[in-house]
Amino acid sequence: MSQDGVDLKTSLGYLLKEASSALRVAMEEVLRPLGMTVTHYSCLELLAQRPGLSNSELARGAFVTRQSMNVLLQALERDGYVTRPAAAPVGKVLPTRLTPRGRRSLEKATVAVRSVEVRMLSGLTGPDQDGAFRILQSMIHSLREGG
Amino acid sequence: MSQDGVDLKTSLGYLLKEASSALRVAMEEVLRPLGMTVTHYSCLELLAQRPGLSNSELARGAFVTRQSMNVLLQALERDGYVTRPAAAPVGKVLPTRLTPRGRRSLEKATVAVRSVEVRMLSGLTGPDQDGAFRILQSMIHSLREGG
DNA sequence: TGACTCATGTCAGTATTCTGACATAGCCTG
DNA sequence: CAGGCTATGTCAGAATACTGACATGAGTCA
Repeated sequence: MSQDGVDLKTSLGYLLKEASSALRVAMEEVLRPLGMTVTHYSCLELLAQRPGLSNSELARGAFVTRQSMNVLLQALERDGYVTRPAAAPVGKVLPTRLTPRGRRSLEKATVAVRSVEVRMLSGLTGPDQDGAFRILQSMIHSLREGG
Repeated sequence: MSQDGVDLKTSLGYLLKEASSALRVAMEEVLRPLGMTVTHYSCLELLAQRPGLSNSELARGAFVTRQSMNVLLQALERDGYVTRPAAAPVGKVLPTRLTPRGRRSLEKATVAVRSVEVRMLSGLTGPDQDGAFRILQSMIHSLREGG
């Protein structure tokens, strides 16, 4: 590698992408032994916190399209991690729920992922940890209002 | 959508992913009219800042595999945005450079992307902008040392 | 009631990225 | 010099996510 940081390291966008990439790599690393991908885990975690979420809601929560989430859900259902009613109770929305097996699988994953999060925060002081939340929330808000 | 934020909004990992996703969406939005993807732009920007970068170095800088970067480079070379020598001057490394056309194309994209970055920072005070850099760099560093 | 709009679930095809594998070049150590 | 180790470029196949499209159900409004 030549020399680092002519201008890139002064770009917050690049830094954000770099951090996100590092987080993804670290998560994949701890989830792989459990036979789980990041999206896989995200889906289960979302369902644990808000049982009955629909396919589209899960997709938004995991930052993928509803089509992608649909194929994941079909696999998770086939393997017995989640259940969906055959027919929609109301409208077309199929509320999804974790099975006991899904819950057990999630528990191990949560421990692993939490360790990554702890590591990520380990270099930050208390005020900086609070600052991280505030700053990221501000960025998200600013990026989403009119382009 | 049910209710937001039982626990997810208190997870810095989730927030980081959310911010990164919002940034990606915003960048795709301004780059699409220019017929450019984010990875496409990243590659050109890297080459502008450090001419002569190899395929593998570009891949690391854009956070993709060298195989993915290779197919992108082949397309960019075919379309006349970059050039690579037919034979390696030393070893197997093929130094890549922007063509005038690539430079022109990048200029427009840089303006568009910079506007996104400005928007992202618009809600932050000066100290918070400095804090953002320091915090993200700390996270990256912590995530990369031994898992 | 009927038309319009929006959101959902799902199917099909496409595109992009990744994993696995191979040959080769440079580095370094004995 | 020989061997091992690492990094590179590249090819091929698999996995993953996306775009486009369709039918259906809910909500709104005249």
